[in-house]
Amino acid sequence: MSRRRLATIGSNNFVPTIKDVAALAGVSTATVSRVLSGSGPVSEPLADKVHLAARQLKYKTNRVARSLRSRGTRIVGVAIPDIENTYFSTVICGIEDVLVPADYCLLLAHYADNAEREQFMLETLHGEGVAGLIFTPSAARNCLYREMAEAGVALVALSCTPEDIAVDSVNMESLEGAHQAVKHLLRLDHERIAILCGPITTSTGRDRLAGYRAAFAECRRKVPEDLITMVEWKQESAYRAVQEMLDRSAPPTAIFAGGNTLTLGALQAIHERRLDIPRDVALVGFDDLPWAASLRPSLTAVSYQAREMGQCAAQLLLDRIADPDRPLNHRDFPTKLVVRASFGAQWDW
Amino acid sequence: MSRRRLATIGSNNFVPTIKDVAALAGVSTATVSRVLSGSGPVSEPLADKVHLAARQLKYKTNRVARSLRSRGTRIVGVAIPDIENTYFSTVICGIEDVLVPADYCLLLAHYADNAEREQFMLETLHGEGVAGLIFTPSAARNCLYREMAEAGVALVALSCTPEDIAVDSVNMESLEGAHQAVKHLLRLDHERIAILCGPITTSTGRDRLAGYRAAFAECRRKVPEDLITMVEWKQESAYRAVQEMLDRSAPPTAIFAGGNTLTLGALQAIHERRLDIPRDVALVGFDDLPWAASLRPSLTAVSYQAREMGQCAAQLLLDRIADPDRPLNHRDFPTKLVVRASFGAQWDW
DNA sequence: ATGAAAGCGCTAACAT
DNA sequence: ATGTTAGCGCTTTCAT
Repeated sequence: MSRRRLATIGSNNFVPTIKDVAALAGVSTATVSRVLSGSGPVSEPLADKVHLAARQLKYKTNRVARSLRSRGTRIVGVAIPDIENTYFSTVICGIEDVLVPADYCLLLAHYADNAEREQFMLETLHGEGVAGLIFTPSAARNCLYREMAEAGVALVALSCTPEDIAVDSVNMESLEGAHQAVKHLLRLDHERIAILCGPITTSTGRDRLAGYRAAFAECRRKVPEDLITMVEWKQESAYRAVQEMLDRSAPPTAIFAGGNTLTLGALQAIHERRLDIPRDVALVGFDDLPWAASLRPSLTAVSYQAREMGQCAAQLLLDRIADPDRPLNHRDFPTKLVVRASFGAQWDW
Repeated sequence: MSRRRLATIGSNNFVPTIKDVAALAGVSTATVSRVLSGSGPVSEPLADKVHLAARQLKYKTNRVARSLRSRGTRIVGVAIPDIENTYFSTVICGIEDVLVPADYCLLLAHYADNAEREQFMLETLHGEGVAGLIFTPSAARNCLYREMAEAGVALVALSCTPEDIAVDSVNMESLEGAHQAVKHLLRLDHERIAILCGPITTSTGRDRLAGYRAAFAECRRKVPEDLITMVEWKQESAYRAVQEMLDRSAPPTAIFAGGNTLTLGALQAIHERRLDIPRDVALVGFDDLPWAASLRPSLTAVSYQAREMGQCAAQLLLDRIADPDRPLNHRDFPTKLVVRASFGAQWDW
């Protein structure tokens, strides 16, 4: 475990500390620290000596020791339910766009849709002393995050609105996106428009369902409650749910899938039965992914800027770390319907 | 930054240390440490007292302090070129399958195909004192990783074979997979089979190209050098390369795309020209992804077990951390051709 | 502007 | 089996 351990025969076994640099430069450790972290006034000649010595020894800061002493790391945690979901991996790219230049690094708490694991990993992150946390919780109420906030960890909620905690947040206009998608399905005179939506314990699940209802309300049509199906955010769950839908005596003529994993499950079920999209059933997805345009027919979907959302979340987090008492910020990113062939008709908007 | 800082008005400002637990339990801090980390013999009654006190105070280990003192973190770094590539996010799932139960956490070094950033992030990881690192480097020769090995960091190379360093490694049988795919295209009597492959500075790029050549050799056919196109591992690069291929007077009758980002680019170019797969051009991909079966026509692809590879890499890493002097291990995971409609024919294998 | 010295919270060596 | 004590490498007072 030791960083001083011999890795291979003949390897260089010496890892310099700030003390070595101080000795070589002929100054105190305090001066070295001040120079290297820019945390205090040092005369130029001394600073030069220190830089030279550090370079000669190939000195690199031990961030663990620094964190312990200064009571704060330069690590940011990211807690997400599903790293294989492109939405989250794109968000991570955005987060890094901001974090890396700021010399922060990213500790992953991927809890795989498992609340128990979420708790476990959060405690680990907390133990590692993360300076901040960007998170999409498994449920709206969550004392875990509350505890972290109380312990002084900066928090930014991502694509959710936690109920029991006041934090900065970054979201997308799920309701509006779903509303628009379903409204246009209604305008195309689809008889039975089903929604496949995520758990209403998540705000994206709730909001997209609300958008679905809003579209019916706007068109003065009754919401077909029997065509609302709630599933976990998993391809497998969606697959089974759509199988069930298609087995009905009056199957839906269109399906609105409220998330990319759900879209995949729907496609799987529809293709397995060799149904034609959009003739037998139209399909609209949430999340416009790289392969959406490559499906035949190409997939109509609600798109949004995941990467920008990640960047925004990271910036809000850094701002919050810098000033814990600044007023709360909430950012909403627009969604936009991208109409393609799976819709059942081309339309001019 | 302080973990003791007041987060919100009325919040609980007290973070218990091992000292507080020791005082409450009426034992020494050493005993508490022994109980909580299971690192020494403690009598049952004392252990119970410690557990009780820890629970009462909601004590959580300060992993930073532990790391400093024990000269080793429980953090593992993962250095990868592209987190949006499903291959890598699935690998991460596998890594976590093993790491999380072992109470390690995962620090991400996603360098976005950028060698400069790779170096920067590696130095950061090193500074954070990662106990080990699972990595897919941007190039085969790489002194960065050599330095880390020499500093005593356990390393496992993932889907690559670094030239200048002796480390455990986990790979897939890229050559065999490519060989099989191209061989069967040849058997289908395709006239002009192109390969779209990644940079030969990466071993996956090299191996898949070698498999392509091997297939031609086996069928005693001359390798069409003009149909070999090397691109970065990016959809955009692949897209442009395939556009160029299709513009030729004698465009390929089949394309073997050596990676999922390349497959996406190929699909994009082919669909944009409204060409029919497989009538106008057949397509075979590397990486069998969730949406491969949902494409029309469904995509033939070389599949492999990315998640299992991640698990294996993590296990090798933990083993290496536990015993730095154990003999080197290399694991190769099999690949398998999954034949679907994009192939141009159904075939009995 | 610089140095001396204390100490972050924990574990490991040593003593009992 | 348990306690005492030193100290990981750094930053941060507090002197000067």
